[in-house]
Amino acid sequence: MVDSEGHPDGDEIALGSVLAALADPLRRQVVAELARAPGGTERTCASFGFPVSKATLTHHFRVLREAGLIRQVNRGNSRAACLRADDIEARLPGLLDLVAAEGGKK
Amino acid sequence: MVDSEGHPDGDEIALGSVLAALADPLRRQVVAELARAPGGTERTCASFGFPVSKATLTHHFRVLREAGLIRQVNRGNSRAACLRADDIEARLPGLLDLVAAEGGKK
DNA sequence: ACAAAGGTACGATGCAATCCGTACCTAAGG
DNA sequence: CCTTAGGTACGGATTGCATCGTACCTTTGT
Repeated sequence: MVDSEGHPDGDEIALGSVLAALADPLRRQVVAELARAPGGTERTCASFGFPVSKATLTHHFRVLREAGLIRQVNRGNSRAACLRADDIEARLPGLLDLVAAEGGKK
Repeated sequence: MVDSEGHPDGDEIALGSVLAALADPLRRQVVAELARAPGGTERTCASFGFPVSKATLTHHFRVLREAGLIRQVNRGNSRAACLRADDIEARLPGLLDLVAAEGGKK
């Protein structure tokens, strides 16, 4: 079941949808940055500074939301995205670490 | 670097390619069955019994091979595929467990 | 009231992935 | 030698995905 805003339940997060969502480099970077940030960090779509149009951004964040990777909540003016770290870790343990590690060798 | 048969080195296995390869349900099932089998198990392409043509099978196994997930060796008459479990586990620890667990609740 | 910022919805486009049929190759076995 | 089994290579059809422009909505701030 999904709520009215398109978020699947934690126990409905499907491996196939998650892998498909993470196959795109832009979406993977969103998850990677959120995973490396302190827990519960909220980011606005535009704050990532990707060189794509607003319409494309909406599309990518929808895919991430419907896969269960992020949660989007209304914050008045804009819409904040935060990683569903607990849900993902409970269902696909270790996956976030792999994504967070990529490109994070500073 | 890849060898003459299209196998990437263990340290060149890219997360993006692996996730893209595993995004397809058929390819994910190949990896899942190999991961659940005893270590070093060799399977022929046709032995999986997928309802697709031979040409399509070749395509999917090529994607898996070029992503570094399987190794294909000539076994005289046919061609055996085996999981590169050690290489994958070294580079993407935990990933194989996630794939193996899916659909494997017996 | 108005404008600006952040997102969404819709339709269109271009490219990549999937899938197939066919032809071909190689090795094993009669 | 001939047949069969397992794969590959090539070309084509179809579908899906990423991307965009445009129009529109809502909230904040002036």
